[in-house]
Amino acid sequence: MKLQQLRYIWEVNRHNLNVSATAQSLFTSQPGISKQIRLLEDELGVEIFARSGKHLTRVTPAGQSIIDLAGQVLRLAENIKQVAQEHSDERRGSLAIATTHTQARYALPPIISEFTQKYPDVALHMQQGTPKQIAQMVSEGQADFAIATESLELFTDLVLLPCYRWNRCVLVPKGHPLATHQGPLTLEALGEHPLVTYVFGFTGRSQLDDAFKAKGLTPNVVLTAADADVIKTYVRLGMGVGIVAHMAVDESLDDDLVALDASHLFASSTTKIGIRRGTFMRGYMYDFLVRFAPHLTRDRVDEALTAGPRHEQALFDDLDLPEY
Amino acid sequence: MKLQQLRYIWEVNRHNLNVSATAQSLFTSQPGISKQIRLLEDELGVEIFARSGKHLTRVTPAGQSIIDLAGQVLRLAENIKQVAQEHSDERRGSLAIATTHTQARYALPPIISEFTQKYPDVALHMQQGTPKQIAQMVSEGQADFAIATESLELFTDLVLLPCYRWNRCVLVPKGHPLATHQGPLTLEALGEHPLVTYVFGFTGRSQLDDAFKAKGLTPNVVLTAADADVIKTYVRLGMGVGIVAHMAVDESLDDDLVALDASHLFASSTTKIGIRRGTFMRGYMYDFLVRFAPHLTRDRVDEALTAGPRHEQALFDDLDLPEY
DNA sequence: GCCGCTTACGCCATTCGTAAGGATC
DNA sequence: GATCCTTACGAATGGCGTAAGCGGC
Repeated sequence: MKLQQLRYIWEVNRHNLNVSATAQSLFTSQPGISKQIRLLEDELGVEIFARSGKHLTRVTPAGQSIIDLAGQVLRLAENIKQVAQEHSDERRGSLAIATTHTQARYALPPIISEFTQKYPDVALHMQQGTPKQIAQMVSEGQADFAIATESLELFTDLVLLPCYRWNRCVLVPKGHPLATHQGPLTLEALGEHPLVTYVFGFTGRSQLDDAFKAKGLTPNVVLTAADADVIKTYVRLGMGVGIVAHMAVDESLDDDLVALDASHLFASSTTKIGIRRGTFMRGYMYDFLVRFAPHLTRDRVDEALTAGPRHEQALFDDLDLPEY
Repeated sequence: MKLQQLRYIWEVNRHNLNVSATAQSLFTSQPGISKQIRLLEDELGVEIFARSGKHLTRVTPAGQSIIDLAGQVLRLAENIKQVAQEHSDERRGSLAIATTHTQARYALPPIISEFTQKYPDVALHMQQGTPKQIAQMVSEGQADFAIATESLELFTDLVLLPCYRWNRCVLVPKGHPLATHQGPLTLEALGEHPLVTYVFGFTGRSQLDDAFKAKGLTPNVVLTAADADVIKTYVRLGMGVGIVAHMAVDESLDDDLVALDASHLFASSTTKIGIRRGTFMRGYMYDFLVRFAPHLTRDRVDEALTAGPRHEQALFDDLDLPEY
């Protein structure tokens, strides 16, 4: 049994049993992979992939177990490399962050800026995607941190670290009736206007729907977008009333719009960082976390990472998260 | 990075940093190991072992982390082999049991007999040792099951499955004053005689000491042995009163001795099976467990094996264990 | 002076790439 | 007929064993 063989079966499985595609992605030859898989199967005495003629058709039950274990082995091998690098040069390495538009555009820039200044030799990779996509990327080891508000809890192999709580703002063009609305904003008043907000599954959209539903109202959402910049654009065009995250409002850039606090209308959302359980954490990763959310100290993070599945949540229950 | 390299550093560490001894135990050449270790260190960019001149003197901090991870990798590789064998031939394999004299001599024989009959192609290895030794053997992967009453809880990487509870017997030669003692036996009465019992750390010896201590008595233990057979021998020689596990008394073989129940004098002890967390369990292993202790069904065992450290105990709290 | 790790060197096994073959959709 | 896996073969790499070197204890 060789590490490469384990990598091959893992990757072939990931590429839907297409050996040729796997070979391309690994920059090697297709017969090489085929042969190594055969050798591994011979050594183990079981078929990992079922073949019909000359096609791999499916994974055998034994193969599924073996591939799962192979994945664990590969992740541990990755950890060994990380440990070695941490001890050989703690300032050099890489950090891959998968996140959503909202975080990348509004929450992360100052942190990233500080971070790259302090760690010029850490190659920073940022990748944008839907909450589900980024959670999957971290779950599969393609990124270190998933930063998002939604969907992360669907992946049980991620440890979730709550970072901060945030509320919503209503955005209207200057001169809009709501801008001069008397008294505090109500859901009923909002319900009378066409709304522009996030697509379902993005940036706390579910809390928004819940609030209307709880009052028996059906909001008239005329346009949904994946990010606040698009929403603002259509608010400016007069398509409707925007509802966006509070941190997405920039006082200087958005001074042509009126922002009304809506924290009393919708439950606050919590932005979390997801890290795959069992990942070795480089020193600079801890530093990144504590810069992003001061309560995420190394001790707390370590405790959460070693806690059993879903036990880590309790660790943060007593904490007052920053709220925006 | 190769699996062999990981095996080499793991084994060298296990052999107190003696490469030559390691080479012998692995049936390979010493320069081969040295070279592979160097290659691994070069690839990783850190020293795993610190050298003074041409001797390995200690493990570096990075090396310790790497060796720990390497151990995990090797165990997973072992699991892969087990999974493969389970699927290729579920009746063939091996089972290594590490246990104490008491279990090997009195509790296990009928189970072993049944088991080898049902699984003639499973190579059964039994190894006897002190509770600490056997726990360590399982912890290091040299055995599958540790069966003992004491010390297993010291190893946090073992899952403990309670098997049965047992009490003690007092053994005296025929004609001994205690043999005709009126009324139930008391600790005070026992305390007046020289005692022969287990060495500390064996077969529930601690419960025995606790009982005397609770009454403010100091037992006069004149001879301690690691097993009941030795104890009986000295009881026959008139050295003192024997206190042994109930299951160690054989009515036909020991008919020259008088056995007095002492279950009311000492807290009962629980014999447990320790299995290393993360071990892949072969089908026949589950079968062995349920034969040894009927309540150890596959479902319960699986639940205990996947529970977090020390959480598995609760799973058995409600169970009525067999009691002897 | 013995033990023990390192270096050197040669043999053999293994791996990998190219090219050809055969099955499936 | 296109795609995709397998087999075959040659070149290159790498692992392993023997022998010699050298620093510690």
